Amino acid sequence: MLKHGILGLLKYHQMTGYEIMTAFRDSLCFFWNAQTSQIYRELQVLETKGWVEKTPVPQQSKPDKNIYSITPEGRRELLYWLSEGELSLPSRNHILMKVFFFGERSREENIRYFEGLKEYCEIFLQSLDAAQKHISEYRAFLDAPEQAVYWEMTVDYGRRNLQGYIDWAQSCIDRLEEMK
Amino acid sequence: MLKHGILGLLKYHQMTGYEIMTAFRDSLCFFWNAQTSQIYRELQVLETKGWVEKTPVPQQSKPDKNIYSITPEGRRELLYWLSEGELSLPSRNHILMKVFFFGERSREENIRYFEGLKEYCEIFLQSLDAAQKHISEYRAFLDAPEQAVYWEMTVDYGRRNLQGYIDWAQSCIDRLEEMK
DNA sequence: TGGGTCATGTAACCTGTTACATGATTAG
DNA sequence: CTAATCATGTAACAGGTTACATGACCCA
Repeated sequence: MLKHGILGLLKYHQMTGYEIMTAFRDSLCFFWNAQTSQIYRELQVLETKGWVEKTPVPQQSKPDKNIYSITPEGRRELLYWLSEGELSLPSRNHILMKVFFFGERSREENIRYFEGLKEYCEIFLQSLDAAQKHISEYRAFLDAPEQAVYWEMTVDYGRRNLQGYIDWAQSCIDRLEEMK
Repeated sequence: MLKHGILGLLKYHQMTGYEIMTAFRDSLCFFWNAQTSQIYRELQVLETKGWVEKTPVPQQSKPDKNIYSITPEGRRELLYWLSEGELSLPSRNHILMKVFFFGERSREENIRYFEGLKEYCEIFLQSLDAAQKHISEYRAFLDAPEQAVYWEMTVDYGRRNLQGYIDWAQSCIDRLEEMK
């Protein structure tokens, strides 16, 4: 999956591993986050598969760069991945796992947990504005700027999802308050 | 994480690995799914940590069972896990990863994708009724039946989340239709 | 007689996380 | 002077997936 994310980014533009990491951190972080350690490992795999090509670029007074670009086989693979495959919703939710077993604790503790969750989501919501901003900036570099609608759709989902958590947490609090 | 899910289930009642699997499949599947292969592996780990105990039960005309029950240390660990730790929202969404790169494809293909997503979520929503039913059945076996509110909260989140996907997918379709 | 359920697991693999390691430049 | 940024990675581990393997019972 990360493999295809990297291919997708390289389709826009050739990049170093570091630049790929910053793209994830700045624009994709709310639905995927990737450490450099994993990115460099995947780049090696992608290279052996022939989906990307590495060009070493010596720099004066800085460590050398390796610039990666997508190959025709990589483009084919990207399109294949986009059209293929099962729909799969995220199926591992740590928060729900805890809440499922909240019967072990006091109502008060659980209410505090939901309050904390609301705050956390509200802060996260604000950080989405930053992702939105990055996306608007990158838009200018696209050949076909209408492509950016899809980026905006992902941010829109992020917002709805966070608002969904906030509303749900509030409804849980209300329910627990009523039980008192 | 799965470790603590298993501990939580064993806190309700002693079980075999197989029964743990069925509990995940029937009641927790919408936010966590676990294969038997992983469950048996984790049970071994939990045993070496002293959090669960295995009691072999010979059966006539059937393979033997191993019934697992939670130890006092396991209970302590369960409570620790419930109170400790960071909030972490699921941060890996395969659907958004694809949508982010939908600029590579035609609007028509993408509209079809979102239509498929809506259908998929609608079917999934119905399957949540089954989870709800299982929860209602299990409720009777609880010492403290009010614990089941927390189970219901997770199902409630599941429903809201799926409805969120449906609404979002529809809004994406609308946006793409407008662009024509 | 064939498929589903109960019941147990192993092995290989893939993916992601954490910690570590290096080293230069640049901005405050 | 110090922290951040650019730039590269390795190693060990943790967690999850897929495939395989066995075997009896029960229902249609």
